[in-house]
Amino acid sequence: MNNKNIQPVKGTHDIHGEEIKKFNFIVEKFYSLTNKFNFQQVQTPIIEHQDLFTRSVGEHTDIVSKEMYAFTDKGDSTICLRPEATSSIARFAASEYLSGSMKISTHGPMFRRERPQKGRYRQFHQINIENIGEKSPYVDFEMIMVANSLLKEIGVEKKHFRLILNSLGSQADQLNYSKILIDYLSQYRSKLSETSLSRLEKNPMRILDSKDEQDKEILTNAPVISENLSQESTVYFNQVKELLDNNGIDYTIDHKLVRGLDYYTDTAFEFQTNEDKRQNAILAGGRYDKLISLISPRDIPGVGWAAGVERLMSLVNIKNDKEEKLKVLLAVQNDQFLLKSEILKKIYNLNCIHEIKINKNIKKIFSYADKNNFDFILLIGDEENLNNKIVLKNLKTKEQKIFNQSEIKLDHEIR
RNA sequence: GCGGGUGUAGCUCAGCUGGUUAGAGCGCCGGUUUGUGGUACCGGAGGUCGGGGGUUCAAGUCCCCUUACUCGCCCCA
Repeated sequence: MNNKNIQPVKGTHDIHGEEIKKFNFIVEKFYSLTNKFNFQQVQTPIIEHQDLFTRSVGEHTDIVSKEMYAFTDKGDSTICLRPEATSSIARFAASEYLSGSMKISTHGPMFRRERPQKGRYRQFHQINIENIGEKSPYVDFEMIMVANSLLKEIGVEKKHFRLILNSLGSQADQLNYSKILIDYLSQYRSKLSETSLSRLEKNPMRILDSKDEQDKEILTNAPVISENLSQESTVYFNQVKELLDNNGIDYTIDHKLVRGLDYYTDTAFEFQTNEDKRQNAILAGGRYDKLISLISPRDIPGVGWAAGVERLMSLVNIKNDKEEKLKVLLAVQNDQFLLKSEILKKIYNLNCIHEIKINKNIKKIFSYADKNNFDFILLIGDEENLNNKIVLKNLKTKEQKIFNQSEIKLDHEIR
């Protein structure tokens, strides 16, 4: 027999105990907040056509080029586990969008085949909101505002995170700026790192994000995107900033903030924690006016963000919430005593947390109840079973009574 | 894809420069207490020391390979 342990798949993990409480806490806060802003919940499938992401996220991005879980279906279609949610929501919106502002909230598991480490998993969970159909500085501001409130709401202190902001400009601006950047960087070809050199052709703006020391040095005098934006994008960005200023949301402008997904235009933002130097991006997003046109015949603007639930969990402390309901343990010394007993129906009808324990050792029963913080024990031991009696003990007051099983009124006695 | 660290009981870990029968705490089972919670004390079960190879009279300990986990790089939430 093969009785070796089967490990969870690399980079995946079971969420349980205190962790699942944190997880649910964050997701519940997320929905209660976004419901207030009239976001409508949508659940999209976990599997999608691979095309969806190559066309939206971009085939040269790491996410698509090396981190996708893709497989061929029994038909001939190439299916993948979604690496992010925005593309799926965009697909949904492309078919369902009517007019005005379509506000969507969602959450669920995402999959990226990366090397796992602290705060980074192959299956991880995101909460997302998207606002599709309306382009306005207010809409961008509102997304950031909700993000900021959520962090506050789940108890992440203001001093533990910061908001980084940038504008990438319109698609035309990005093309224009890329050329300027290529011109500048070309004179340093021999000094650029290998990855930056390959990006020079495919996606020059990503070079701004380089962690290479020499690249960073070269970039200090590089032309800045904010000085190469169209008038329209500049005004737009200024108005987003004005709304943030007037509503007390602090931010830092970082001209080098570029998102790792190709579809972003204009406003880009990222909430970073200073708790953890490594995986410090806890929530990130931006505007994506051309995304829907990449995957459908329609051309609809949008803006959105995603936050990593596991990363938020590491910043959240929840107080040990007191059980509001009473806990009742029905203990029998022999499972045969349950066969004809009326007591099961009565206990199932109680508005209490209840558990049935079968153990011949009375001491064990009480010890178990004590360790697990039960309020009451209902006991049918060998003696009680003989004449259909049942013992009820209040473990807090230590008061103990004996009843006939058929006569005991549980909802009257347990409160 | 590339580096570093770690794999010993169900869990958390000791185990010195190789040297008798591999240890502790927690948990579990039983007893002191015939059916009443905590504490204490006593006893018990439970290990191919991640796997394979090598060096040696002798390997949990040293060397090589492999695998899993973990931390970091890249990248990202």
